[in-house]
Order: sequence, then C-alpha cells, then structure tokens
Amino acid sequence: MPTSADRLVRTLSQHGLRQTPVRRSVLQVLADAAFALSGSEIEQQLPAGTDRITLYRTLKSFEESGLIHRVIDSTDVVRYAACSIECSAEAHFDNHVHFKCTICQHIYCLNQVAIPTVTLPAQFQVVSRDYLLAGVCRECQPAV
Amino acid sequence: MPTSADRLVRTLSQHGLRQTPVRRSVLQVLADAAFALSGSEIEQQLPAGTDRITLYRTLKSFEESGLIHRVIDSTDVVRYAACSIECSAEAHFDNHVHFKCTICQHIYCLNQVAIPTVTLPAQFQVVSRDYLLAGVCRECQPAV
DNA sequence: AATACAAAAGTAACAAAGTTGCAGTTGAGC
DNA sequence: GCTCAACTGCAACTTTGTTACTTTTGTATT
Ligand SMILES: [Mn+2]
Ligand SMILES: [Mn+2]
Ligand SMILES: [Zn+2]
Ligand SMILES: [Zn+2]
Repeated sequence: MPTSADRLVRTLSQHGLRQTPVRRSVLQVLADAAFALSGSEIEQQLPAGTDRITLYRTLKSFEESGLIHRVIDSTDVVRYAACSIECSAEAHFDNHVHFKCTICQHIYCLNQVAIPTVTLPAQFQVVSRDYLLAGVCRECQPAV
Repeated sequence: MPTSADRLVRTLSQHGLRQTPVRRSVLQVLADAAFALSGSEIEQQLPAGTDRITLYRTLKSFEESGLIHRVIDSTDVVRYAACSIECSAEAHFDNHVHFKCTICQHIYCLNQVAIPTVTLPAQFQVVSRDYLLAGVCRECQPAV
C-alpha cells in the first residue's frame, strides 16, 4: 500500500514539479489541513528555518500547477487549500462554495456544494466563480 | 433641488457621522466611482496631502456605519464601493454579485443581480454571502 | 557513477498595505 | 462662544509579499 510520503512524491511528479524538501513539506501541510491556510499559518507548521521567500514561490507554482487553490476572504489575507480533484496547470475544477466561521475564523472547503450560476447582463463573459459564505460553523454552534 | 454636496452632508448625518473635509472627499470619490476602489486608488483621487492613516480610519467607520461595503477579490487587495440602498450600522443589504474583469481589472457591482442561495450541510448557519465572478466585461469584449 | 544544466533555494534589500499610540484640532450640541 | 468626544495628523512599526542576484540541487543523460 502506498504511504503518505509516496502520495506526495506522486502528486508532485504528476504535475511536473521537482521533488524538494520544501515542496514536500508544504504539500504535506496543506494536504493534512482541515481548513484553508494563509502563508504565515503554513510557515508556522513547516520545519523551523524554512525560508519564507521559497514558501511564497512554492505556493505560486503549486497554484499554477493545479495542486492548490486560493480561498478568498473578506480580509486582505489570501489562504490556500489543496485541490481535491484532478486540477492541472491547464484548468482548475474547484467549483465549490467556501464557508468562513466568524467565531473560529476557519475557512471550510464545502467540496460537495457546487457554486450556483447566475444570469448576467449581456456581454459579460464569465471565466471563474467564487462563492464565500460567512456565519457560524458546526463546531461553534451554541449548545442546544 | 439638492446639490451633490447637499447629498453628501445628508448621507453623513443620517449615519451619525461628523462632517469633516476628509469624510466628504472620500464619500464623494466613492459615490462617483463606477468601480470598486482600493485604499491607494481612493488616496490618489483625494486632495493632495490627505493623510493615509485618516483615510483608512474613515473607510473603517464608513463600513461600520453602512455607507460602503467591501468588495473581495482573488488578490490580497481590499476594495470598497458605495452602498446603493439603505444600509446602516445595524445591517448591510448588499446582496449583489460582483464581477471582476481580467483585462481591465475593474470590479463592477452588479446591483441588479442577486446572489443565489445554496443548501448547506446541517449546522452551518449563514450570516452573509459573497459572490465574485471573473471574466471579460462589456468594454473589453473583442470587436465583433 | 560522474556530468550538465535548468530549476529551485537562499540571501538581502525593498515595497505596499495596514495598524497602534499619542498629541493636537475641530465639529456639533449646549 | 464653550466644551468635549470625535476626528485628524504624525511617527513608528508590523505584516505580507516582491525583486534581483548568487549558490545549491534534482533529474536526465552520458
Ligand atoms: Mn476550496
Ligand atoms: Mn457591490
Ligand atoms: Zn467555527
Ligand atoms: Zn474590462
């Protein structure tokens, strides 16, 4: 059976990326994360001394290669989550809704909830969609 | 008939905000804007010498008072647009879709297009929604 | 296994965006 | 016209991200 490390190696090579310690660590962190993470949140979970600039470059190439996707927020902080299906450098298929809890601040990928479409005024040509909900998550509901 | 300046004064006082030169200028800029503007874009349109810190504080209180709303983006830049209907400190009613053109980078408020709702897994309680489309706008369509 | 080379990492310097603390100024109600 | 909380202006700082350049390394080839 393939180990977790095997899977990392395969994912990187399938997307044409070289195997390096930083890349394996970053991918591991994002694959294990239950929520979308910001640059500094990822940095905190990496081996001490990992270079911040290299991290940003890694996130950029992961996003371009279709390993991760950006999760937007009503703040100025960009977060990332691992893509769950077969995204590639050619196209992302992350057509799902995101949910941000206003209590714990966690951002969930609701992979099972597709973004509904809208009808637009003529002449607007849509290429991608983002749908962000804010509210109170499962964990933060007041006790019944 | 009420002038543009009269309207600014009324809007500020209706939301319980004091009349100051900076506030009038910032509100004017956002009311005149066809697109959502970032902090520095607003700054460029203000009288020279207007303090950047005061601008940020003004945007914060305008947002809290319901004069303007945040427009999110897939970048780390926060933009603002004037609220079109009667939002207040108690509640915003900006339930419309936004559209970002990948050519001209302008972000339109599609005030006439309501955000469609989605059905969520149990226990997620929704408080607000954001819906951002990206693509090519009217102005940037290739010639026919 | 050694070689070659592009890709990635590391380092430093920098820039943009936003925040905090505090002193001074002013709008609006009395 | 006083009064004072609200607002402004300034300095210093933090966080996030970028650019330019040199060194190291992963991988394909011999
Ligand atoms: Mn997601
Ligand atoms: Mn809007
Ligand atoms: Zn929560
Ligand atoms: Zn355009």
